[in-house]
Amino acid sequence: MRIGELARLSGLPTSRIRFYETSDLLDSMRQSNGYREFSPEAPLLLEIIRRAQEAGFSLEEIRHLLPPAGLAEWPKEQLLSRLRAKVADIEALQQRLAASKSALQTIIARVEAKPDDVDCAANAAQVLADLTRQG
Amino acid sequence: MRIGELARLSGLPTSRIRFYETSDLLDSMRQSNGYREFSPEAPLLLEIIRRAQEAGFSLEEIRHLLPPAGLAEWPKEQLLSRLRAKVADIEALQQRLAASKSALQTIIARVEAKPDDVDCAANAAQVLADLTRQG
DNA sequence: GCTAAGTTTAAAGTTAACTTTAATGTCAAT
DNA sequence: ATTGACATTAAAGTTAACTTTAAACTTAGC
Repeated sequence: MRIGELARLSGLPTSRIRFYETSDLLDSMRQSNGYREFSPEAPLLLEIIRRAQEAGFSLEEIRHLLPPAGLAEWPKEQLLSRLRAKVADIEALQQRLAASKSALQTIIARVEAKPDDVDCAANAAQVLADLTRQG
Repeated sequence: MRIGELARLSGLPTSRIRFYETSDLLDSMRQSNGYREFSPEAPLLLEIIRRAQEAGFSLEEIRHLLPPAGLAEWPKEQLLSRLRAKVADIEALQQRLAASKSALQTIIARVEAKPDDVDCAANAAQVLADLTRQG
């Protein structure tokens, strides 16, 4: 397929597809007129690049994750261990966020329950400081 | 503490700490000589920033996550609405993290399931079908 | 008093990941 | 044969997130 169709299928601008090609994330053949000819796997490759980016990988990391020879030659175990490490990072942050959220909700309940006195806000500030400290 | 100690504790260069301060991610008092004085909570704040960044969040997004400065001076209703907004921010971040994690797990499952001898195009088509179905 | 380590600022430089611009080439359809 | 959609390239521009540089100030130890 040509670059316009790949752009339509992937939802990416042609400029980005060309940029990815010059960045060695993607390759193409040339038609006799000089137009790029992409393989049917190209949309899949772009999809995987997009998802990996969403998960926090740089293009440099992605390039090393995806060998130019194609899907059959992925360094499977290395790839899996990197992906699992990233999941572990995310899980650690999820735990932190959950703790922060429940502590915040405790603070909110306390502020709501109190009369409109001067010490209220200062007290909340202290609890919030504690929350930050426990992270 | 001064900036050098904070740099040592956090493992970050002083330039980055100053950059974060001018970016309103962090604040400090000034000693009589003009040196910055950071609170004991500063290292934890920097660690939270680092972890959020690792998970793919921009400084702009992180800035809205952090405790507001001068919290104690806010009236009760403003305080409550700011706290609730922060809970909403955290929930948005949780959703985004879950999406990142799920994207990673999709890739992991596909790689794990791939037999070494399966032909490249057929497997690619299967991966694409699964990714597309999931949205 | 001198030196060295630590601090200050403003401003310029860097890298990643793109996008935009400009000038040109291809091709199907009117 | 011209128009318009699509393609090409090199090069310049953009934004985020920093780092580096340069010149000057502070302070502890010899």
